[in-house]
Amino acid sequence: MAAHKAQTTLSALKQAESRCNTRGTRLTEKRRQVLTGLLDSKKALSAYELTDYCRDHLGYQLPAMSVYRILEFLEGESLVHRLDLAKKYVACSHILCDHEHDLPQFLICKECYRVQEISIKRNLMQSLNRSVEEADFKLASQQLEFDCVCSDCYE
Amino acid sequence: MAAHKAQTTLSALKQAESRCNTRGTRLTEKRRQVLTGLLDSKKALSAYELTDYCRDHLGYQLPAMSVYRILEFLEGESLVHRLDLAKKYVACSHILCDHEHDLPQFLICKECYRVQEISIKRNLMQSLNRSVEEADFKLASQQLEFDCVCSDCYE
DNA sequence: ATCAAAAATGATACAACGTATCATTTAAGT
DNA sequence: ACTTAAATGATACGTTGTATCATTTTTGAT
Ligand SMILES: [Zn+2]
Ligand SMILES: [Zn+2]
Ligand SMILES: [Zn+2]
Ligand SMILES: [Zn+2]
Repeated sequence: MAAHKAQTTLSALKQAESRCNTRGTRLTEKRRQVLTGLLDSKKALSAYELTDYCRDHLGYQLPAMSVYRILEFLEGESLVHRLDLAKKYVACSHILCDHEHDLPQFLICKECYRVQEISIKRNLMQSLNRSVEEADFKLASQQLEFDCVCSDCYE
Repeated sequence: MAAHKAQTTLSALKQAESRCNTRGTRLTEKRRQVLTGLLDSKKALSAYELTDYCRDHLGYQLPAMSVYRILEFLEGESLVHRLDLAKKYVACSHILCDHEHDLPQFLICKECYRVQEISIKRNLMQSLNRSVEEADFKLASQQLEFDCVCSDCYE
């Protein structure tokens, strides 16, 4: 299993900047700061935790409304993923990769909110989809989220 | 696939009553009413929707706090499942079965909140658990919830 | 440089879900 | 009837998120 080289905050920011430039969008100062908060924390944070991050690390209170808008923007640029299950947001772990990644599945530690972005094998996803279809439902998205406990957190 | 005979509200209530008696707990009037609301609606409801149900169908306003406590009780009796993903609650579809059912997986229609309680095949769950373990995480529970669209709701 | 339009951010109010705490009512057991 | 425990009610608050309108900042053309 090809382990993914951890992305450093700095190089990820650089890559994020250039990706925005390419796409004709702007990675403004506040957007960069929110992304930095997510990258540095190495875990999923809520919008309100990000306002705290700004207050504590940057010395100003970024309004929650702005954080939500900024997260929405970053998600649109595929720099951040929104985790419905945890009601938190996490930096994409593939910012440094050029290629579009497949729809990811997220393993979310419910204790510490570390997040692992994995790609479930195609045939496993197929079986899952088949099971769902047998019940006359369809998965709303192939992007799945699983409530987990990470290795640091299980006793 | 052995189709599950749909449970009627009345017989489910009867069974719920006797299950509580057996376990030495009490299915009080309000608890019965909340369970009735869930059974009749045939879909997942939020706690607040259940207070509305009482106001509209029973003529009194059951406080949200009470609804939450009652739902907690009903969940403890395995009469109701709490759906984290949808932030709603649904009557167990196996109240009429005597046997303890396996940990279920829930397919939740994100449009209409119809819920299908399924049992994913053992080997599929094993593969899934293996995938998660490869990432050094563990599923927090084998009870999974999937965001879906039901057959009534897809265009 | 100036001005107008668009983009980004801020302020405020509110909605939905949920918990904590204490008071009151109801049922159970003696 | 009395005491105790269980169930319910009232109130306040916390967290996540949206709706709306105001203000600031950028951009682009003149
Ligand atoms: Zn990603
Ligand atoms: Zn953890
Ligand atoms: Zn069930
Ligand atoms: Zn539906």
